[in-house]
Amino acid sequence: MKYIDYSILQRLLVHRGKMDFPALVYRELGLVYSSLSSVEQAHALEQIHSNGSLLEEIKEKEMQAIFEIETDMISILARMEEIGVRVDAKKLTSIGKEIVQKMTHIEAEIFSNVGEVFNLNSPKQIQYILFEKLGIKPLKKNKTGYSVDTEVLEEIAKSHDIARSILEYRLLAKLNSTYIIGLSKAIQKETSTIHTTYESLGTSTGRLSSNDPNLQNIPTGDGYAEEIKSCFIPRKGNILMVADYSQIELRILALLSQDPHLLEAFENGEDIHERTARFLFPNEKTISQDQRRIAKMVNFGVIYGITGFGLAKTLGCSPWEAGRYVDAFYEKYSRVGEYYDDLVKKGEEDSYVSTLFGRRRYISSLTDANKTLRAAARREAINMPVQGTAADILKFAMREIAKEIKQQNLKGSMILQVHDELVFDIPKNEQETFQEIVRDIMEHIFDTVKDKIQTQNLFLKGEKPQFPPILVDIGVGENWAKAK
DNA sequence: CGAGGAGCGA
DNA sequence: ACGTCGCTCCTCGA
Repeated sequence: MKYIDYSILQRLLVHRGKMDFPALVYRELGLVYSSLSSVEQAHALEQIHSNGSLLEEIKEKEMQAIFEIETDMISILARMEEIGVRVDAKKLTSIGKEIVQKMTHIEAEIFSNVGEVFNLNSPKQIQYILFEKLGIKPLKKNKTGYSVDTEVLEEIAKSHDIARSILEYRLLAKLNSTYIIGLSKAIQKETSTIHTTYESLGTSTGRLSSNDPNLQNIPTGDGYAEEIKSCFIPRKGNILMVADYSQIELRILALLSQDPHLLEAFENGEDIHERTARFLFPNEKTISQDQRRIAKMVNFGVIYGITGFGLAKTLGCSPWEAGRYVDAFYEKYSRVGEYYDDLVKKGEEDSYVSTLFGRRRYISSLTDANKTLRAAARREAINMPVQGTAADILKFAMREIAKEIKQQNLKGSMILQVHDELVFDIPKNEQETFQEIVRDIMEHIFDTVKDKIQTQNLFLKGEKPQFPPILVDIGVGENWAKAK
């Protein structure tokens, strides 16, 4: 079993990004953290916890709720890591064999067409083949030369079959190296389980991260991706249950901005992308699939502080057209734009932005003289409260769920977290119980943590905040693919 | 061993 | 200049 090092307060929230836990130990206790034994490290941790000036600082910054949830996450995540997830190693291997076979085939085909053997994993060699040997026109540059990324190859594929073949090879190579080989190496032989490591304070927004191996980027979708996901299985006699928040970030944007149209759409249980599509295409009687697709991209893009240019790239339309969509969005959901302006203005004054529960991200470049840096800082500022509040509530929900599992002495376990999704490995006879508990806690989490909400981060203009309904989709199955 | 390119997820 | 947050794989050159 892997050692679980939650030297937790590894990075104390108060200074995250600027000071890590070892540095904090040094500052507060004058000790070099890494030179301490694990017992001594734990002791140092206790001292930090009982350190008056630190607690004072947390209180002054109104970060008690964040401090408490982060403290509670330590044991919750440690438990999830320790339990791990069961994986069908044989199936993974057999999928791998299929993939390798296909790769070999594509590889041979490419080499024979080009009349040369080269390394398909080397962007530099692909550059040579495409742009020098075959004389294809390069489309995009990067630091070291001409780009051969997916976007470029997709364009070239319209006229040259080799680009399509390279894309196919790349896809398979990624799946094989990262997921077949990578995950196989991580399987504990005795138990057929994989034990990731979570970092609770490893991101600038408050999200978790997962590493060694990363179980937060397992492929989704059809084909081999689905095959790979189906290798994640429950323990004997159990089933997997997946609970994921539906459009959580857009709902949080509705809450933070208090935009009446967003709130109303969610309140009425409308299809939010369709609603946006009606705003973007006011003259259309009915909304086509493509129009809905565009609206969906716009909705997500707004959360990231998108520009017309950026949207044009992902949409594959002209910047002018994309700009019109962005403008139309802010025209209709006008409180979103006002909220962003309020947020950034306060961010400029404070040099940080906050989630609804007081988690902070320090951003200094909001007032930088460099326009590009300033724009980047603005996007970070805009995204953080949305992404961070979503992270906060899932952490709160995890705490409530862990508490309930313990109280009811349930045999099932929470085993994975993927930003808006929780995965459980549970006995079949606990299925109903888990479904009820998890849905109830996740959907009503704002009620549960009401007293921790900092309404000043809503920039309310007099009125009381309206909370959008929060919905959770729950699925159950004999593997991760089927439970989704 | 680290930088750069590329690609997987929310 | 060009949409946020992550992690891992590979190549290539120090």
